[in-house]
Amino acid sequence: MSPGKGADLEETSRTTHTMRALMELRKKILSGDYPGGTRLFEVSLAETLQISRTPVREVMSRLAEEGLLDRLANGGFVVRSFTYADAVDAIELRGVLEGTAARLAAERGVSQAGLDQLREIQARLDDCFGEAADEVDLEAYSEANAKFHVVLVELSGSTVIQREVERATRLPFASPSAFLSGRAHVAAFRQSLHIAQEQHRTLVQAIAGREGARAEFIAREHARIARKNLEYAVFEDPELMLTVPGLVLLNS
Amino acid sequence: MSPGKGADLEETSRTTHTMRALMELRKKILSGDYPGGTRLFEVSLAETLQISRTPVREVMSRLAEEGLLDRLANGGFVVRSFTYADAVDAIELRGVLEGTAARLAAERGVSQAGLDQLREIQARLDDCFGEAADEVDLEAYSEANAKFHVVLVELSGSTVIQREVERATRLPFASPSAFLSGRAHVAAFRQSLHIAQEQHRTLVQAIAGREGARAEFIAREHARIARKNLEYAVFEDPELMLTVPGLVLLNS
DNA sequence: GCCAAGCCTCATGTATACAGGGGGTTCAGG
DNA sequence: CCTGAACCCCCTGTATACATGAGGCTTGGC
Repeated sequence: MSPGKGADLEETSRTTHTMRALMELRKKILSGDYPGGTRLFEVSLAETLQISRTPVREVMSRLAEEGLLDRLANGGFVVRSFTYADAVDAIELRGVLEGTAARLAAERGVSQAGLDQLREIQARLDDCFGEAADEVDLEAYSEANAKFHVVLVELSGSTVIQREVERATRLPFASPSAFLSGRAHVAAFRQSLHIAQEQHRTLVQAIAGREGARAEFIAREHARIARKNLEYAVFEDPELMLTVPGLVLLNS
Repeated sequence: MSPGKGADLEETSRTTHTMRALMELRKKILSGDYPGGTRLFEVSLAETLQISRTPVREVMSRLAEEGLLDRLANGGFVVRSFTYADAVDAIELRGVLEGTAARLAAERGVSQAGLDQLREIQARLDDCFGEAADEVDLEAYSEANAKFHVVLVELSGSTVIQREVERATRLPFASPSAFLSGRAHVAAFRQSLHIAQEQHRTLVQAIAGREGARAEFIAREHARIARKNLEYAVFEDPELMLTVPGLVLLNS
């Protein structure tokens, strides 16, 4: 089994028309050009993407695999539509799966090298914070945070779990980095990153101490930050829906 | 969102060449005709399945979606190969996801009708047992058991969770009904069904009493029965590997 | 004898023509 | 006005021809 195929695929494989069209269509869906429920027709899409129907079918098939499109019973595809409740559940799902990865890492044990790797990223995250409580290098934090979550899941030692976490994470609003852009102006948000980082710290500690249950529930609670941010965006500051990637997918 | 698309699709949609070929190829893979790691070529498969390359691509794309095939970096597909550890993790994953569904059902509450439905199936499962401890109508049990698990997940009220449980369940050896055939001759196995049924009972009780944590961990423990059966098949009675669906997929 | 370069072959990428079915619309009859 | 049936159009299913790139093999030179 080759985990992470989805992501690597586009990096490693040569740039073919299908790949270009795949990225283009994905971007269009993610930016709200095709609202949820929109049916996508092969012919018109072929014209839009400047390719023939064959690669269009290929592209739609892959996007269905990613969870952005749904297959219709009698053929054809529609853009998958998400409610607010779906987004909440997708985040919950990510928390549960990352929690499982963390628990397995703790229960089954990780190598010293793996632990060092996690601690090194943790240190890098620490370096992102400035003197003031609300001073933080968001760009660097976002990058290191993404890396932390990737390594954490790798340490589970399970390609099956890894594959499913990656899958759950592919929905943009469920990603660990989803809300790390676009809220920089909110001081309370920047301060909340200290709490997130404390969770990173205790998570590493729990894994090192082989405390499975503790690791699992810290990871779950960690995902709850995303849920809080989602609630804030939806109910407090709807303008954020346009800047946080993927939130335009939410319908009702 | 339309949960359960995968399964219904084949029931509802008209029988097209692609569908016939999809079922045929899936059956061949599941029965071990193409061992894990085997690369599938479009042209030779087209000859084997008596269709042209276009629907072959469609079929392989869908099987990749199901998790039976892996995409290669430079195009093409290989039959996904599973180790014993992968099977253990896939069962663990199913337990975690069903556990989450059970927890959400308990926490968020279910309707009286939903609860009644679950209890009715539970009663049907009770009826499968005879007077003697090891007397059981396996066929009826298997059917009702599958239904129980489906309804349980529906009661989570989350289409996102439902979709992922169905996905995790699609791997044949991870299905709740995986080991309910082929072990009928083992008395200890038949008696273990009493334990499983007791877990069904307490699971319903936990959901009714809105005991989320209890529901979650009973569901996880319930999945452990499958893991025990897997261990038995692999280490105690390797002949079972040929009769339990999907176990031929295991390589090392 | 080994290494490198070029060619050749094979598998996938892509376009397109034709077939067939489903759904929508329209018209006619009640 | 409502209902049902028939027809037509549009969209997907399928086959196939051609393009293209990657990898292996062979050959030649050092």
